[in-house]
Amino acid sequence: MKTTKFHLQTRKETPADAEIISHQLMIRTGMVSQLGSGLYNWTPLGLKVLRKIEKIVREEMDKAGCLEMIMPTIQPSSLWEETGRWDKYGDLLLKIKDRAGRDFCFGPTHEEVITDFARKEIKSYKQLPITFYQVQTKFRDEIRPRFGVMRAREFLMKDAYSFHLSTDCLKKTYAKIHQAYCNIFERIGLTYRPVEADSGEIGGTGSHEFHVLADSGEDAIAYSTGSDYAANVEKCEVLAPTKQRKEAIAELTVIDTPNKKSIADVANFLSVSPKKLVKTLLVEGVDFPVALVLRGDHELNEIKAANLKQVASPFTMLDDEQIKMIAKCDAGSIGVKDLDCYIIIDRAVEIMSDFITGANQDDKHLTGVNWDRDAKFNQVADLRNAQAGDPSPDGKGKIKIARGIEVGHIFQLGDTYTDSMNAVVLNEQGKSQHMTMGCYGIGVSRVVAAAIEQNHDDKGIVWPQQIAPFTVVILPMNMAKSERVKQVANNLYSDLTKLGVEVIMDDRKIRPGVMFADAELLGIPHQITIGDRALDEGEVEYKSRKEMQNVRIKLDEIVNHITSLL
RNA sequence: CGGGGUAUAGCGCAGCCUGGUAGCGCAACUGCUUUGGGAGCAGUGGGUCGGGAGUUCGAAUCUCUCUACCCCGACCA
Repeated sequence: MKTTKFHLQTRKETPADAEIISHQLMIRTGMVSQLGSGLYNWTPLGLKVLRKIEKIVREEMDKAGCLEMIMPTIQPSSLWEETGRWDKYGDLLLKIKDRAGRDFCFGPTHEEVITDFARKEIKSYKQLPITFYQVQTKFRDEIRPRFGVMRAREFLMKDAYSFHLSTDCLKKTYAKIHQAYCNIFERIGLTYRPVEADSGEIGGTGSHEFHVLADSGEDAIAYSTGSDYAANVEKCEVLAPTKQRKEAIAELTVIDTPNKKSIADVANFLSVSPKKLVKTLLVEGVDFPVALVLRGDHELNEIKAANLKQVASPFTMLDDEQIKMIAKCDAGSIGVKDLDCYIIIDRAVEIMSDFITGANQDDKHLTGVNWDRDAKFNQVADLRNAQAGDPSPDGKGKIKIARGIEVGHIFQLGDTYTDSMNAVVLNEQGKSQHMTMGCYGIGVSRVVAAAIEQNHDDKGIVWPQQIAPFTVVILPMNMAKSERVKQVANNLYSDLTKLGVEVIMDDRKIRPGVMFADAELLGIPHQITIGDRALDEGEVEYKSRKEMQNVRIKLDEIVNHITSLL
């Protein structure tokens, strides 16, 4: 491709409403342009990247034995009424009517459609297991679309649905697709983690999210340095400390802490580490308020707390008035001594001794507090978020925390849909049996943004080679004046093109600075500069986008040099 | 949906308070010069100032209203 024949519209300035780097760079390179809230055009440049990801996804899905099909984007309401999701899916569903006034929605996902297809097509256990997939545009009327294509309303998704007779069989396919997903992100060239996820409302036994690691990620991921273990921080169990509680030495003492309410305030005031402090949080319980007790430097995990049977769901903190009734003081001075409610302490708190806590009296704290001697608790539980340095729950290595962007999610659905839609097959005994299902999604358009979040520098995008819009960029210096440069550039262009290398040559009549800037903004992995200066010595210049180091290469070796890098 | 903001040329913005029917930078186009890191000079094109209504002799500017977009929260590939 030559730039003059391509639609290349880069811009120097970043649009004001592009928040995150991937959105900014996608707009500046001209990969996408916005049509409306959460609606984007994919330009020829952007589409090249999207297609490359799709191709890898298709190849790996096919390899895993999945079968591609296309389903309508517009779906009749009747299917959604069968599963109850016409109402339950809520405002995310874009509902529309046809000319006859019949209700439809623009598909946000295709469980209903595929289950309907399966119940009509699959009649015998002999046809199972089977997995269908689609790579299609979906529409979710998100409450707040943002970050460009990262959370768009209309987006490209690969969705796969598997059907089985047994849970064992489902688990096998699930594992196979788990592997396929690893292959996909591996091939795309991203640093990623499969992460244990909450299967939540959809139910079923197993669920993994696939996260691309990037500082701007919206989710915190806890992963082990010593094994493959990874989980959403919210889900990551924190093991009980192996240390024993030390003997109580200090005397219980009441101290004045005027206006010191937060852990940080009190720790500073007393010149001690927050680790010596204990914080007490009062929350609504099922029938009586519950106190949750954590070490000063730890963070409450609301999901873990809400899962405890004494704690009310949804998780709710008591308000100031309620706190006053129970603790007889403001939130800043609650303590465990003589606190009249059910007390659940974190595993880390159990082994603390001589600690500091609120005195249940405004502007006062207690030091030298010890369990049994000074205060009692009812229960020990895992209450806090995992932190870097915690031991991994599987006993191997330590936890590190990274931020991730969720680009894939796989579920063992079970029979939720086949049940409500009555999708049955005859089993080996000739009896009707509901099929069991799995579903497996990848946000293809989101992967593009995630790849940029993970691979950029101050000059622009640094594409992983497998998904770069072009593999090589040729930059002829002053081609309009130098016939020699022009000829060498054109020859190199056609040599590489013949070898199947995707080349873009900047044949615009522009100054070199603009060329370099654009090539770097676009993030083409391999850059070849052709100028009279090097040609005088029979050479051209090569620069890798990642390394940004210029290397002189003999003209007759450049093609081999490039192909050796691919 | 709740809270906050913005809307003026393709992009980024000024003008609005204190009405007199638009301007800057970048981009685009033409010419000359320049030519290894986002060039210089000269010139050109492009806006019913988000829509509608009102006040006024006169509205980008004041008032009302609608719409769109963005940010913060819950949700998700």
